[in-house]
Amino acid sequence: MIDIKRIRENPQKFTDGAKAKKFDVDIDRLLAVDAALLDCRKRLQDIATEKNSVGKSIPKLSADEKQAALGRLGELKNAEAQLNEQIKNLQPVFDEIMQQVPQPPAADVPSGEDDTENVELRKWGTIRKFDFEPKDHVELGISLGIIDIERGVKLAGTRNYFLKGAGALLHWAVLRFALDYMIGKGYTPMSVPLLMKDEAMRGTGYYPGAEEQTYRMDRDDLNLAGTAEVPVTAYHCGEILSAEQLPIKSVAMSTCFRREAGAAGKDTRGLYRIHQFDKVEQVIIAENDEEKSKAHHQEILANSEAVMQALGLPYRVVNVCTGDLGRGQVQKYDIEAWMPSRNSYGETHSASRFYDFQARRMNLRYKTAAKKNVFCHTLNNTVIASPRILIPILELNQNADGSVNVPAALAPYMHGREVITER
RNA sequence: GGAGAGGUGACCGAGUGGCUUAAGGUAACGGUUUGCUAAACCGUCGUAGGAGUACAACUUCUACCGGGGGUUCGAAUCCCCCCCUCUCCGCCA
Repeated sequence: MIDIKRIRENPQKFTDGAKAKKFDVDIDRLLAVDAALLDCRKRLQDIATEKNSVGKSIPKLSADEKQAALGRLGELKNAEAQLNEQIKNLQPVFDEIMQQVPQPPAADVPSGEDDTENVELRKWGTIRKFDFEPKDHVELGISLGIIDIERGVKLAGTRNYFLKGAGALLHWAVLRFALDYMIGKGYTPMSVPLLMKDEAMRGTGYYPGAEEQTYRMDRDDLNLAGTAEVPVTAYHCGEILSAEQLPIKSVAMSTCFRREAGAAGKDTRGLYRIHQFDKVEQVIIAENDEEKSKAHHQEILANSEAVMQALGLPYRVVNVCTGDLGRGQVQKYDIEAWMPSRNSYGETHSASRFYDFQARRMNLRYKTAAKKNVFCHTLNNTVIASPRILIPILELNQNADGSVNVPAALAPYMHGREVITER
C-alpha cells in the first residue's frame, strides 16, 4: 500500500509507475474519492464538536432551553447520518483502489513488457559440455529410482511427484545445507504456520491478485501459503518494534503450495513447475531507509549466490524489468540456474525489495530514535527451492553410466553417499 | 465439539450512563538532591486523522477501552452478533 499523501502530492508518478508495471489503476478516480471523503470527515468532525458541547450543557439547562437543545441535536443527528451514509459508500471504493496502486519501480529497473526483457547483470560458472548424450532429470530420476512422477500423479494429480531414496536425501540435503548456511550468517531460523488468514495474504500483497494461484480452505477461511515469506514477513504485523531490534533477519524452511492456474500446458515435464515443493526463504525487516534497503537487497542476493556457488551450479543474475514486477516490488533480481534439459537458464531464486509497501498493509512499524512511529521496509529472497534445484544438480553432475555425483558441499547430509547409482 | 471465566494505554490495574479530560501504580525519559550507585521528590510519558501556519514546534478539534452493530441528548459502562485468550471436560498425532 502507498501513502495517500504521496499520491496526492505527485499523482503522475503513480500513474506512470502503474503503466510501466502493466497494472490498471484509476488514480484520478482515487483522488476524487479521497477529496470527497476528506470533505465528509471534516464536516462530520464539526458536527461532532457541536454535538459534544450541546450534549454536555444539557444537565445544566432549564426545561425550555433543554427542548431547544434537543431539537438542535436532532438536526445534527440527521446531518450526521447523511454524511455517514456517504462515507459508507465512498470508503470501500477508496480502499479497493488503494489496495491496487502499485509501488513505482526503482530508477534502475529496466523497462520492458515481460520476462524476455529482463536484463542480465552477470554470469557465474562455466556451462558443462557433455562428451556423451546427457539424460534429463526425469530420465535420470526414473532409471536411478529416485523420482516417481507416475505415482505422484496417480495419488495427487498432475504436477505431483514422489522422491525416494537418494532422491529424497538429496532434496533434504540441499535444504539443510542452505538452512545451515543462513544460520551461519546470523539469520534466525523459524518454523512457521502455513495456513494463513486472508489478512496475512493481503498484508504481504498476495491478495488481491493471487487468489487463483492459492489453495484455499473455504471451510475454515484459510489459505495455504505459497511461500514462507507470508508468515515470516507478517510475523510482527500490527506491532511497533524498537529501532534497536532492526534489522530482523530470518530464515524459514517450509513447504510451498501453488495451484499454477493458467499455466496449463506450460513446463509440463518433470519437476520444474509443480504444485508442492520445499523452500528455504530469507526475509529482512529493516528500517525505513532507501540506502539501507538497497544494501540489504544486495546482501540477500549475495547469500543466495554463495549457496549456488557452493553447489557449483552455473547461473546468471537478471534485473527484472518493469512489466515483470509484482505490484508491491520496487525492484527484483532473479537468479537463474543453467538447466541442460531446457538448454537455457531457468528461474530458481527471486529477490525482492518492497520499501514500506508490505509494512503499510500489515501495519508493521518501529519507533525511531526521535520517537516517531514509522513503517518498516521488507525484503525477501529464495535461498534454495527444491526439487526445482535438483534439475540442474542431477543433470549437470551426471556420468556417462547414468550415475550422478553428489556435490561436495552436500556430502555431510548424504549419509556417506558420494555417487547416486542404480540400485 | 461442550461448559465456564475473561479481553481497558508499553505493562499491571480501577472504573455499572454525564464529576473520565481513562484514576492509581510499574517501566521509560528529563530534572533536583547526592561522594558513586540506589532511594526520594518534581516534570514528561498512547495512536490516528483534521484545522490553524510554508514545514516543524506549538495550539486546537475529532475518533479510538478486542471487532462490528444497536439503545440514548450522552456508552469503557446497557443490549445483540462476532473474534481471541484462559480453565475444565470430550476427542486426538
